[in-house]
Amino acid sequence: MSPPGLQVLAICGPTAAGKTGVAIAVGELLRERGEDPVALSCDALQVYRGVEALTGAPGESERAQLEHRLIGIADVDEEFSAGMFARLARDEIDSLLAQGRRPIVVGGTGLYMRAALADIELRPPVDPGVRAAVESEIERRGPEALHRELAPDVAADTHPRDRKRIARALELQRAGIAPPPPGGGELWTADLRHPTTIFGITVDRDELDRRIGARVDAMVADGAADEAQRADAAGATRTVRAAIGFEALLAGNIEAMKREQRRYARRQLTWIRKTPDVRPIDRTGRDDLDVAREMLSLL
RNA sequence: GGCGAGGUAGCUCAGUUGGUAGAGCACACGACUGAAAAUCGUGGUGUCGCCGGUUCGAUUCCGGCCCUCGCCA
Repeated sequence: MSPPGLQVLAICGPTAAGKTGVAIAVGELLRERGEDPVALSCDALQVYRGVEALTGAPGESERAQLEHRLIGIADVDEEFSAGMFARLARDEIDSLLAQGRRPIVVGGTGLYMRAALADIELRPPVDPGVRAAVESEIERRGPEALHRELAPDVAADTHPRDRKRIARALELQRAGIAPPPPGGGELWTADLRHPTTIFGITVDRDELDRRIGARVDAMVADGAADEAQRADAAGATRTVRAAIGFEALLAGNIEAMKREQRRYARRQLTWIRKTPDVRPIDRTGRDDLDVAREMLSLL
């Protein structure tokens, strides 16, 4: 049976904050209420099969406690993107709600979560040949030179040394596709596709850093380095190679991986602070169930 | 113990012909529209080893001391 006004529940937070554990506990409590929740992961790297340890994806026992979707849906030799994710995630959310099932949207990739929750209209991909040409030109002539070829209003919104954004803006321009709206307004809209409560898990800085260290050690113990080597041999795309720890583990540098995870967590926190209508939950020194209870009391 | 080199930011170092100092990394903060665990921006956080001397002024020159490294004993 479908409770009237069933809302989307979203859980964001920096890496190693324990999002998966909290989501499982929330799922447990919701089932006690007679609901039928499903977790939808918003994670740009956990979408890949074969790098579960490296990306800290929920394992078998965790997925047995709460159904997780949008994990392990691409091979490492494929490119994946926010646009592809947006379509899949929105379809999942819509169909779950239609079935009266509660979507628990949980993950650390800010853009992916926004794309799942809000109607940001991401521009379409362009012909791979156009992209390749733009990239090789940037490589050859430097980003500033290509930045000068952008339309003035687009150039004003793009930093002259931001290779990725210059490449994207220029390929859209050459493909005759209108640029995204200026100012990034839609990205931060409070007007979501469905009524949604967004929780942002925070942890005291020192505890977070300890959690990150322990989590990386666990990843390594679970065979993250072997996964990186196998993915490397299997022709991992640059999307996969960008996974924190991919290159570091190929080089055997676990400390570098920890440091990068810490920096990533800081960037995630910046994103979460800016997200409208986030309800912060400090989980310092608290277990998953305790945090889950607080979340449900706030729904 | 003798000789040599060196003590400057959290780390590795540059520099100041005397006017209290700056790079990379780390760190902090921010941006973010089909690569986002990506990419990019802003910020120097400091008893210039310690104590004296010379000087208007010393991190810089002089003396002493402490510490580190190397070579010789």
